[in-house]
Amino acid sequence: MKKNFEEMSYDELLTEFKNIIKANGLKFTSQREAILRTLYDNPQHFTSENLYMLVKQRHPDLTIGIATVYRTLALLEENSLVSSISLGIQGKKFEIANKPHHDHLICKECGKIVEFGNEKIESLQHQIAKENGFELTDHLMQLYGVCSECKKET
Amino acid sequence: MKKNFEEMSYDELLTEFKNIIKANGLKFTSQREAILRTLYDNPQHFTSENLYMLVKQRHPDLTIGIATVYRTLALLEENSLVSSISLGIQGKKFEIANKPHHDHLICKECGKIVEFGNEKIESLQHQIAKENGFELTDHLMQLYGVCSECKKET
DNA sequence: TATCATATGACTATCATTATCAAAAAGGTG
DNA sequence: CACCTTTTTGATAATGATAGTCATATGATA
Ligand SMILES: [Mn+2]
Ligand SMILES: [Mn+2]
Ligand SMILES: [Zn+2]
Ligand SMILES: [Zn+2]
Repeated sequence: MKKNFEEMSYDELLTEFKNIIKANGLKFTSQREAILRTLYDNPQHFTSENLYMLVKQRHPDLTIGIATVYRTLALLEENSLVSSISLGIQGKKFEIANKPHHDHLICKECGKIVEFGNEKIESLQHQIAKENGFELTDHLMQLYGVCSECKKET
Repeated sequence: MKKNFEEMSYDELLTEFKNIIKANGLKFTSQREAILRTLYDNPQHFTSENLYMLVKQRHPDLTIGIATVYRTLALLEENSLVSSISLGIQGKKFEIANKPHHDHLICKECGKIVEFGNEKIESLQHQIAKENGFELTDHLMQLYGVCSECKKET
């Protein structure tokens, strides 16, 4: 059921988004487009607030409220066009989902986020779920540490 | 620096707690003891609120406020006597930390939590961190799926 | 037991996220 | 294009988990 949007261009993603919108009886708006565009052009990890500010900066003529950012991110995530990582109390960060699945290595000092993928771990996770009678749908894996930059400073 | 309290009895944990309290110029109180006791007797995963209710139920003669539960859990966690898992928006769950390190497999339907440990994954995680110049201090791994009970019901 | 620093419970404040709602915009239809 | 209906929007209020405040209570020490 889960769509895969790996390596898609902006136009392809936009078409997908429009299809999703149509399929759900929703409407295509300039706010929704601006959010997708901003995420595409900045393939980083954003809090809702950060993204809100960047969208306004990139689209000065567009009126947009923070509520719309929350709503649109939820819509995009439900349809696998964006993915999110939960950083405990520090909230949630979102990124465009046109890259292969990966997990995150996070520096506790400076917040730097490094992406990595590891097939061995993925397959072990499936095995663990199976052994416990679970059907694995999803997982969350974040490694925390101190990056080389920050190690120097100590 | 991180203490290891695996397999400790309640008395041993209590002694550790008292030492920590003394070392920090704090005071040993009946509320703090009741919280540790309740966590020890119920080695499950509690939200702050759930734990608060259970402590009151188990110690009807003790006056205790939710704020004290938050404060004590923070103190216990800082000193590695309890550990927590962050469940996104659904908040944080705490458990006594006198068991070996493990991660969690969580049913999305009923919330059931299964604990597991996997040395292969742990060592792969260290390898990944090393490859990226990070010093690994910690990690978060949660597998989400549907348990066998819940699969039946569909 | 007297002293005094810390802890407590009730309460308020905070802060991210959601809900509400009247006004605006989308997008069919002819 | 004008009309019509539905969805969307932004401003704002509400929510809910957690943290902070403060006067009083309590623990540790002598
Ligand atoms: Mn990422
Ligand atoms: Mn556990
Ligand atoms: Zn760093
Ligand atoms: Zn289940």
